[in-house]
Amino acid sequence: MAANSRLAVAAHIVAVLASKRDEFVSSAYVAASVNTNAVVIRRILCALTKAGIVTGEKGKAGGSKLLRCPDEITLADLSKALGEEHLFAIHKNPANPKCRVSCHMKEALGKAFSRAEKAAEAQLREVTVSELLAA
Amino acid sequence: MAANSRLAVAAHIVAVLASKRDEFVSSAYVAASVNTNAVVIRRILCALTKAGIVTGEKGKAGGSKLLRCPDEITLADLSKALGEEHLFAIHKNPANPKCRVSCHMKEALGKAFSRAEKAAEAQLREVTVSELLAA
DNA sequence: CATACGGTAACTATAACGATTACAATTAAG
DNA sequence: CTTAATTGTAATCGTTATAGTTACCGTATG
Repeated sequence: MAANSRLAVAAHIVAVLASKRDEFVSSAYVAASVNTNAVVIRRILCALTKAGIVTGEKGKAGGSKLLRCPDEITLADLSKALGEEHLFAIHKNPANPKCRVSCHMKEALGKAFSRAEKAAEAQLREVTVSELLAA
Repeated sequence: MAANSRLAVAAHIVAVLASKRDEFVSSAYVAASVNTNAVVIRRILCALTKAGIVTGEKGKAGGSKLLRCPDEITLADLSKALGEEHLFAIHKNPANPKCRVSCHMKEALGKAFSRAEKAAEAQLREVTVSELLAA
C-alpha cells in the first residue's frame, strides 16, 4: 500500500490551526482544507492532544486550537506525537542459526537503519509549522 | 500494513553472496538464510541484477554472485536498486482551492520531506555490505 | 535425457490505511 | 428545557502493498 501519510496530514492540520490562532477550529473545517473526512482529522487530533500540542473543546462552538507557538512545533514533534517510529523495517523471519550471516544481520541492519532514521529526524526537527505556513 | 522490509532482505541477500564470493549461490541457499521462500529472494535478486549489482546464471549449477566488491556496495545502492523512493508520503487528496493553507501545504511538505530523505540516504551511503558482514 | 537452477506469472492471506457511518457525551444558544 | 453543533470513539468497508506459495517455462550441466 502507499506509505502512510499521517505525518503530512498532521502537519496540514496544525498549519490550519496556526493560520487561525486563538480560535477554536472545528474538525469539519480542517477536513475541508485537507479534503478528507472529519473523522480522519479527529483521529490525528486525538494523538496531537495526547502529546500536548493541541487542545480540544467539546460542544457547540467547540473545536481545537494550538497549545504552543507554531514556531516551536516541528515536524519531528508531530512525528513523535503520532508514534511513528521506524522509516525502515527489518524482516521478521527468524534467523537461521546454522548461518553466521543470518545471525548477525538484523543487529547490524538495526544499527544502520537507526542512524539513518536519526539523520532524517534531525532534518524534521529543523522545520517548524511557521515555516510551512510561510512557504 | 507492516512497513516494507525489502531493503533489509536485499542487504541480507547481498551479505550472503559476499560471504561466498566467487561462487554461484542458489536462491534456495539464500532463502534458507533469510528463512523465506526462494521466490521472494529471486524477486529481489531480479531488481539487483537490473541494477548491475549481481549477476545470475541459469541452469544446473547456476545461481547468483556479486558483480562488485562488497565494500563498494552501500545500503543506498540497494535502496536505489529496489526503486524505493519515498520514506514519507504526502496525502493525495486534492488541495482545496478556497484555502490558502491547503494550496501551499504539499509543496512545503515536499521540500521538507525531501531534505529528510536525503539526510537518511546519506547515512545509508555510509554503510557498506562489508561493514554489515563484519559487525 | 534428467536434473537443478533462474525467471516469471498467478494466486492467496494478511495487514495497514483511509473513508465512512453511527452514536454517546458535552456544550452553547435560543 | 430543547435544539444544534461539536468532540471522541467504535465499527465497518474497500483498496492496496507485501510476503508467501504454487506452478511452469527455459536453460545449462552432466
